[in-house]
Formats: sequence, structure tokens, C-alpha cells
Amino acid sequence: MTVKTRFAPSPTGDLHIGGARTALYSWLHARKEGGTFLLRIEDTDRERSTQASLDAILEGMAWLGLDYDEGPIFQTDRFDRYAEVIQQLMDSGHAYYCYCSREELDAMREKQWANKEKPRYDGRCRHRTEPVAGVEPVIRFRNPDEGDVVIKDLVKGDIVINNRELDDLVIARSDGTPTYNLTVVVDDIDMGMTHVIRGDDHINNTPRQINIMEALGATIPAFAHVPMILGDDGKRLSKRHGAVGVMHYRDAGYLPEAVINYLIRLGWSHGDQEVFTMEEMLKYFKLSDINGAASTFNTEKLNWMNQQYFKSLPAETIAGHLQWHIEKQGLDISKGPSLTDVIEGQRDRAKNLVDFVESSRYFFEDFDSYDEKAQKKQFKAGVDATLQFIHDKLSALPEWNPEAIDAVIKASCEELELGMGKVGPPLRLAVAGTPMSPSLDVTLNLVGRERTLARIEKAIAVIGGMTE
RNA sequence: GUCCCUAUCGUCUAACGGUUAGGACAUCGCCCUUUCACGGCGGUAAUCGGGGUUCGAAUCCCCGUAGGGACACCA
Repeated sequence: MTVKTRFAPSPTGDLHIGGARTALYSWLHARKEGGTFLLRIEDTDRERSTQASLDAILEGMAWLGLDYDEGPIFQTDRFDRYAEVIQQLMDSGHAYYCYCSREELDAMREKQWANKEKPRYDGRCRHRTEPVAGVEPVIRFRNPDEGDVVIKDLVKGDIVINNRELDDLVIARSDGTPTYNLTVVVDDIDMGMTHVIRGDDHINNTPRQINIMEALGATIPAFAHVPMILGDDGKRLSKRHGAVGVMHYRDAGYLPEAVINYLIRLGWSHGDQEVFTMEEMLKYFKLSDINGAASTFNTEKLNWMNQQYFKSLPAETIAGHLQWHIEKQGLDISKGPSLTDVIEGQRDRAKNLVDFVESSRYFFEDFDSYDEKAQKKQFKAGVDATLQFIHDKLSALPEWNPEAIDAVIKASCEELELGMGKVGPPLRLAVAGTPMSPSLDVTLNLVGRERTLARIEKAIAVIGGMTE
């Protein structure tokens, strides 16, 4: 059978980093098997569903490169079908009206809690034949009383739950709208899901869903319950931990390739390998290799992963991801070296895209002041003469390229009988305004002759203007 | 409280009954070096506790303990 998986978020917030990982696993499983991946929006809770959340989810998926073959399918478009199935369950005796009031149910649960029992509906309306006047009933699924439900989970192994732990869940609200457990079941059946991959916070729903599926005579799909992602306090990752929305990671300067790689390795492994190409991910990924235990999100390692991709991705790809940040930070790169050349020069030292833009400004724009500490240390009396010497040699250069520039700097050191340590730092500060930049030949080459010479002249003036 | 899941360095993990318990991040030292980085070499650091099974247990079983999850007319 052709594999079919889905990602089924509810549009009640950003695309959470944990949801993104689940989506990635589902996507990977479908893609590697040549199957179909579907996006379904579980928006039956109209109170909490928002357009902004939907947009955020779609945006997050797109940014990560998780494309889908079908969808987005909205559950709110399928109410007729849910009503049909609910009627079918009523007709077959698998469901019944329940007239219990909120107060009655609360009292029931309270008593059970007091008796140290698991709060569950006791089925008191199961045999009611007459409606209760003035009460719009809900519809409950008649859960089997005895026997075990076995979840054959690809991640956790077999999970056995006795039907005595389950109760008759509400499948239709008093206003007739279907609830989650019903819609999921109907959709997963109708849409032909072969694998249900979702967070393990759903494990408790699974036996109920299996029971409904069986009542409907449907084939039970395979399940894979993926563990939660925890924050560094060991608690389930949430807004309290700061960055949970996927788009936050774009904003913070992470490369989607790095986020994907970090996410796949969080809770899944293939021997000792850390960095995977997409081809390798598709080749090696197996649901059964997902770790059954929850894992803690670690930003330090994500940072490292981001740097790995910074170093290895084609400059053009990085340039593409950079566009958004360049615009955001208002950097004009129209006058200056080519962006890909700057990427080649900076890729070993940039931590992320935000940092990249910030620390590459001097390639494109002039600066008003120098790094304070460095200025104090490097711009001392006498240095102006050194800079002047180099300036003259550079201006006489027939060709402006790294090799020629390097030769000038080395020759200057020799002629002035100074070590590179005396010449390099002030020259760098003069041209870049900061003590951090690629090697001098690369830096000056990228800054360009005209700008380099002007900046050296300016530095000489600054040094000359200092009180002796 | 009840049920479910989980348990190897601080973190992510490897090990599929026999290893000096391996790798990666972080951290600490050294090297490289014109800055910042990159890189290279090395160090510290783990099988939750107790019982079994076995010639042999991180690995299998049981009991604790701890963490997480679920117990809605939310999804």
C-alpha cells in the first residue's frame, strides 16, 4: 500500500518547534517511501482558530521547505461528512444522546477524584429512552466495556490499554458540531492514512480513536507517537521558554537547512552522524529509530549546526536566505562587492544571518566611528606614518586583488622593519572600523581600492588629530 | 489521585547480553594565527536505586524513584 501521512495542526498559534519536528518526521516518512504527505487544518474549535495562526503555520512550513501533496484541507469544510458519520454511529447503536448537565458531570468527576479514581463518564445516559425537556443533548460514543486495546506503535512498541480506563467520549457537542476525536477518525479513514505520526501527548486518545475506527469497520492505520520536546527546565517546551515559533528562528538568523538538521537529530539518530544532506535524511530516516524519550531543546547545538551550514552551503543559497535580513536591517548592498564574495569571506566567522549582516556592513557602507577599545589600542602616534606608507604602496598597485594586496602588506612590514602584529591590526581597524574581519588581503580586496584608500586617509587624519 | 510513556556524560545520542561504555554540542587546556573566527590535538564528565535471570546485564524481568503526558461539549 502506498504510504500516506499527514500533519494536522490546529490554527491556534504559531507553528511550534515541536510541531515542526513532527511535521518533518511525517514528511520524511512519506517522501522516502514515495508516498503522499497531506496538510490538514484542524479548525473545528472556531473560538480559538485564527487566520493569523493559519498564515503562521503555512509560512513556517514553507520556510522549512516542508511541501505537501494535498491540502490544506480544512475540517470546517467537512461538517456534513462528520454529521453523516455521527448519524451512522447512532444508527448502528455505537452512539447515544447524553442529557447530563455540566453540573452533574462536574459532581461526578469530583466524587471520582475523591475516591481516588480516574475521572470518567459513567455512562448513565446509555439506556435513557426519553429526552430531557429543554436540554440539547450531546452525542457520546459507546466505548466497549471490556477487553484491551493494543496500539502497535512504531516508536514506543506495543501499548496496551484496558477499555475500563476509557469512557464514553463526546463526539458531537450540543450544538451538533463534531469534536476532535471524531473528526480525526473520520478524516484519517476518509483520507486513507496509512501512518498516523503525531506527538505522544495523543497516546491517550489513540485507543478511543481505534475503538471508533473499529465501530466504523475501518482499517486501523499504523501509529508513531513522537515524544515531546522539553525546555531546559525539563518542562514541556512552551512560550515560557522563549522561542517556540518556527519563524522566530528565521528572525534570529538561523538557516532553515540547519533547523531541519537540528530537528531531525533531536530524538533520532543514525550512528554517530550529526550532519545530514537531505538525500541522506531521506535515505536513513526510519520511524522506528526515533527515540522514545523526550528530549531537551539545546540552543547551543543549534548554533553549532547553523555554523556547519554556514560553512558548507553554496554562497548563492545563503545569499537567498540573507535577502530578508538585509532588508530588515536596512543595509544597502547595491554599492559594494558582490554578496556572494562577502559570504565567502565571512562564512567561517558568522554565527547567524543577523550577525552576518551586522558584521558585514563596512563592506558596503562607510562608518563614522571606530571600535572604541581597538582605537585606543591601535591608533597611537607613529602609526599614521605606517599607514601612510602602506597607503602609498596600495595606491600605486597596478592590480587590485588579494595576492597583490598581500604582497604590499608583507613588503611594507619588511621595509618598515615591523612585525605583522604592528601593521595588521591598525590597518584593519582603519579599513573595517572593527578589529574583526577576514584576513587583510580579502578584506581590502572586497572593500575596494577607492574606499580602502579613503578610509586609510581618514584614519591618518584621526591619529594626527589626537593630542600627542 | 488514576492511567500511559520515559530513564546512558550538563545537553543530543551510540551500544541491538561480552566495548578500556563511543561520537557530537557545551566546557577546560594546548597548538595554529595579522584580528575575529575556522581548524587540529588533548582533558573533565554518564549507564537513577534495589532486587532477580544469566558464566556474563547499560542492554531482559520485577519493584521502587524521578521526569513527562493524559484524564473537557480543546485540539
